[in-house]
Amino acid sequence: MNKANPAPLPARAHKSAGHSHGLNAFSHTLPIRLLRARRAAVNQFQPIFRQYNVTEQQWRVLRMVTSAGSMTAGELSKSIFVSMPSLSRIMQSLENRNLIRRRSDRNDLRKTMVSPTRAGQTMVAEAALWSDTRYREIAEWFGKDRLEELQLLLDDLVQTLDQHR
Amino acid sequence: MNKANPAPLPARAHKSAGHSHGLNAFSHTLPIRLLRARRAAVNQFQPIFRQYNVTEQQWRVLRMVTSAGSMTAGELSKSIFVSMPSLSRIMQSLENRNLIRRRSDRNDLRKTMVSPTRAGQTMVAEAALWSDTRYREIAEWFGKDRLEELQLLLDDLVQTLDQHR
DNA sequence: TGTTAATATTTAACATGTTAATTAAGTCTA
DNA sequence: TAGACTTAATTAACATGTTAAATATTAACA
Repeated sequence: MNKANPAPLPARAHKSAGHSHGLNAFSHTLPIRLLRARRAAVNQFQPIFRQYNVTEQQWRVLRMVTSAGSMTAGELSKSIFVSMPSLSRIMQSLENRNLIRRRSDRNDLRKTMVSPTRAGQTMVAEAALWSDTRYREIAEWFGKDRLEELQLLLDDLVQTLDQHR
Repeated sequence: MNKANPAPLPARAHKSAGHSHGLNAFSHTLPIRLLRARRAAVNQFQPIFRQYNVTEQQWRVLRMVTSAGSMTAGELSKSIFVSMPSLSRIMQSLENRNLIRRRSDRNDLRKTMVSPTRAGQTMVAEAALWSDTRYREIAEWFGKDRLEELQLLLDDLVQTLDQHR
């Protein structure tokens, strides 16, 4: 219910706003396509997540922390693209399940060092086999070349959009 | 804490699971790339959402409903890829803000017909101008051809992954 | 026709995304 | 060195994603 700055409208865009592209055009915008693609991709890994009783985000945390050995929460957040508030909650739950450990950095008490427990390492080592296999299957199905091109385009898109604010 | 079906592990995948692709490899998996790209794309429209005080999902609902004139909640859910539970909540909030209207289908009382109010139509008509403009800008920045190819690849990926369960 | 199965929507419970506020600790400088 | 920034992490409040359960209505059918 704000409305601080109504700002002028753009000169004009289409003849009749609201259905400029046909009736079902909005199922096919870029954000929705990216959403669908992401869901489809993540779904491929759901059996693994279910089996180990973790969410996709928890898995990202566990895998990165295990890969790095030990890192600050901030570094972790940036590396896996999970916001700090979300990460805080995820770390709590993983700590409760004894999959990671947190302690504060001796040189800078503001920082929290995160590391996997033995149990966490074991879990990741096991699940990563499944995950890697699945990933190679996707590459085969879709074609390694096309997959690489897709990833290139995605990275370029991010870069382009970030450049324009 | 489930673990119903531990199932055998795949033959083997990489030499040392957990850091098979170098230290920061997990920032570059397909799901994360898709996530980043989607966020970047949606961010381009955030100023519009903020100005009209709607979330991206609320905007999708409003725009689709306005475009269609009137449709059932189920159709709406499928067309904009928002789950029914989420849609229920979103519709409540939009109804409270007098942007949409709900009434039950006379021929099938299980179904809910959703339609925009006058206020909703006005809002969408105005905001859609901005949204369409932004979308064309993105196409210019990134290149119309590349954008089309990206969308093609995304759709193909969805299709491929859906085929394999 | 009465019982059962299927369909459409909502609700509940929990995890996450987002923005803003809070807390704690470090840094900088007059 | 006190006071004012800055940084790191957490907490709060709210919206959404997800799964499962609950409700209501319709369809199927013996």
